[in-house]
Amino acid sequence: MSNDFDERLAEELLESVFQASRTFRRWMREDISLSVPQFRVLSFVNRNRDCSVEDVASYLGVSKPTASKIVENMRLKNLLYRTENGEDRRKVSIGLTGKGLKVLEEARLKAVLELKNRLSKIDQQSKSLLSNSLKILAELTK
Amino acid sequence: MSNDFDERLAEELLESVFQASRTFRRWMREDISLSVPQFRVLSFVNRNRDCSVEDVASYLGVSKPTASKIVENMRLKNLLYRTENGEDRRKVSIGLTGKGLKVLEEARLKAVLELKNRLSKIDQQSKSLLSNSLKILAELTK
DNA sequence: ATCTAATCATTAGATTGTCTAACGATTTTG
DNA sequence: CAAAATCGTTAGACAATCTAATGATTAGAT
Repeated sequence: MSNDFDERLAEELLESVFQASRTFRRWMREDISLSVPQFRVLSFVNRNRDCSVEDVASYLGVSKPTASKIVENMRLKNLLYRTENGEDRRKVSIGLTGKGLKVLEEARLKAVLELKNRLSKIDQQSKSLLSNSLKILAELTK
Repeated sequence: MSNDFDERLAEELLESVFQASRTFRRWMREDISLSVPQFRVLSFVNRNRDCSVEDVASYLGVSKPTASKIVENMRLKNLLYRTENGEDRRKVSIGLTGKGLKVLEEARLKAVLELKNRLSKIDQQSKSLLSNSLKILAELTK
């Protein structure tokens, strides 16, 4: 009966992910002036030029109005631009500004630094274990 | 040179944890009327009777005013009670009300359900891999 | 070809979580 | 006992989040 095992694992998984997420957010806030959603939007738009607000909402896992506000907020800070989508005028096409790209690169550099430092102190076996488990986690939460 | 490996792992780790956190939050919001911090506070207070606001802040990884507001908000909803701490009158002693305990149990039941369902569909080896990696993750983010 | 239905985005309004700075009350310490 | 540290709250700001409603545009059905 693996039901009990699954239940315990599920609880531990929830708690571990929430804890890790909070810790990462704290690191980011200390180093960078980007919130987690803003950081994720920069990453996403960098990989997906001319995406729509809908695309961003879907990626973040939030409602459309929420994504709309985040995008508008970042546009006001000159991190993103928005243009009309030629093919479908209901949509907007979102892209990174030069500043947006620069901030993304800085953020990535700094955000990953603390984690890299800690990773450098654990053994290779643990790291590959972790790496493999991320695929499983992604599968569970997609 | 494991520097590149660490960097890639760090980025994947950030993204996986943020993604998983957001997905869990979405599941919780759909099923339960508790936010993630509220859920975590219920769990924590249940395990740590007569804890202080400081303890809650430390557990959540947030500032004291933030913890204070969350606790006050939950007190107004009759999920928690707060009494004077006899030994140190600067502190408050926080505890679960009957309603708080009931809500926690319901929440835990429902929050874990979706995850359990998904866990039941993956093989045992993946599950133990995941289980082991949570310890490493906790180590990295404590 | 037009009318209806679906899709995309925003506005409006509410709630929560989050921070820093400043303050009041209490305890600890020198 | 006086100064310093600790605990919690208040004040004020801002970002993220939701649902419901609206406007604009496109797609589909007849």
